[in-house]
Amino acid sequence: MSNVRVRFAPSPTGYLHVGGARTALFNWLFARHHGGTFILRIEDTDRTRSTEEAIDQIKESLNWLTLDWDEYYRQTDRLERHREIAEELLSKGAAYESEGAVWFRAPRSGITAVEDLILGRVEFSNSEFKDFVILRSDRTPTYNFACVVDDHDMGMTHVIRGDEHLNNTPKQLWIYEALGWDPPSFAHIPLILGPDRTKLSKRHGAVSVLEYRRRGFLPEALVNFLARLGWSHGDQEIFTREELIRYFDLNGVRSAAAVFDEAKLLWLNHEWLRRTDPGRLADLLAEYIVQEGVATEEEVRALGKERLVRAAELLRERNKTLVDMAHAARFLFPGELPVPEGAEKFLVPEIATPLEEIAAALEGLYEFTPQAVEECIREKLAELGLRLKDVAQPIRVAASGRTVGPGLFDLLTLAGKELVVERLRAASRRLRGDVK
RNA sequence: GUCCCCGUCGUCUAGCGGUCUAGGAUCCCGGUCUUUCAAGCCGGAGGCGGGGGUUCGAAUCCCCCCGGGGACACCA
Repeated sequence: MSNVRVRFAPSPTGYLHVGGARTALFNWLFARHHGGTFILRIEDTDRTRSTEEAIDQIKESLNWLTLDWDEYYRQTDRLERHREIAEELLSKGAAYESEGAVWFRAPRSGITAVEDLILGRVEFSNSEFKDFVILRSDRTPTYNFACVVDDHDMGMTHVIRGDEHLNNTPKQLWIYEALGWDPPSFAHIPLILGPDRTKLSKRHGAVSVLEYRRRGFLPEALVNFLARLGWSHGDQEIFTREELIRYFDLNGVRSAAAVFDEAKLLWLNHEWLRRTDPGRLADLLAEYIVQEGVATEEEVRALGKERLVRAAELLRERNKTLVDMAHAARFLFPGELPVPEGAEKFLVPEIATPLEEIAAALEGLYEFTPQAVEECIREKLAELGLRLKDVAQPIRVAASGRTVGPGLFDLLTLAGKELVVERLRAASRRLRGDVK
């Protein structure tokens, strides 16, 4: 099957949602796996609902997911062709005109069988159907008609689409037959459901692909997750793009609908955050820090790439999204830090002196590395007769504004001597003043 | 309502007549490690929708029921 030609044919009436993205992904993987051609065709024949913004969003979404297309078409560019074929159907008597629209004459009896690659043979009783419009009174083609003409003209070998189109297939098959054309193979993939088990839609919350980007998901995580919704390869859960291309095929696709489980997506995203190249992750982290208003672009730049990379490496261990990482990076930048919920118990008056002493000791350090910082703090603690356990959390809260985070010495090193010393002293001062 | 599709742990899934006292992942709950929290590691809870068949033998095949979903436009 080296001449495989498939397409993703969205209607530009809104953003690309994850269900559509999954259909695009399956088509793309099928094409890439077989060394075929992946086509993006915008089905914009409904002029009242189609928008340019939607087309841009769809392209941007596919680009973000790195689902590149080899050919691109817009259905409305082919109106003349659609009308021409409608005429042909008219002259053949397969269609007729009524009330200004062109109607296709549906068979009144018999059965139509769809040989689906995933579902197997599905039979429909022709009496279930009625004649249907192929050309509206404004001379624009309707879905079932334009779809057939384009799929034929564009040489599609397989039509891989959502389950909701299964009932349309008989109608399309009749049109192929009336025109004397060979239909492509069909593969209807199961729907993606929301937690309530109804077709996933906006009322289920975030469903737009770009929304997942905004929320700090990595495209490889979303792709990996979407691929595993309805498709599997043994027990493997994590797939690189190359593995997906190598293993993907229609025989691994299930026929049952799947629920979109965000908890698992989160887990996968964490896995991918930890597998991603640190340099790239650092750049992404910088973007999200600005996006989330954690720091300004200038402040991020002032931090320098090297520290950003180190921050990304440490922060990705304990955060599941880039957005979470960005917020966890707050302490890298100047400014007052919050006292997190539940941290009051660490900031007790008795700790004021140790904090001050440790700040002074750290200030004298020439080399501010994790090893040096640890040595310095442990030395000071021995001197004070305290254990690390006694001061670790107070220091962490004072220096980072959080009760959880990277290992203490890594955290202090990352924040830098200046900020750490300043914050430990500020905390110490505050504790003395707060003695009440 | 009619037609169509589907039905294994809460969720994603493996299973394609015996190797299943049903495996993995996620989630949840313990334990371990520890300067926090994660991660890691160890352990636990949790499922073949129901009923009939077929067969020496059924999660796997057939039928019925039940349940869920989708489609029924001059939208795609």
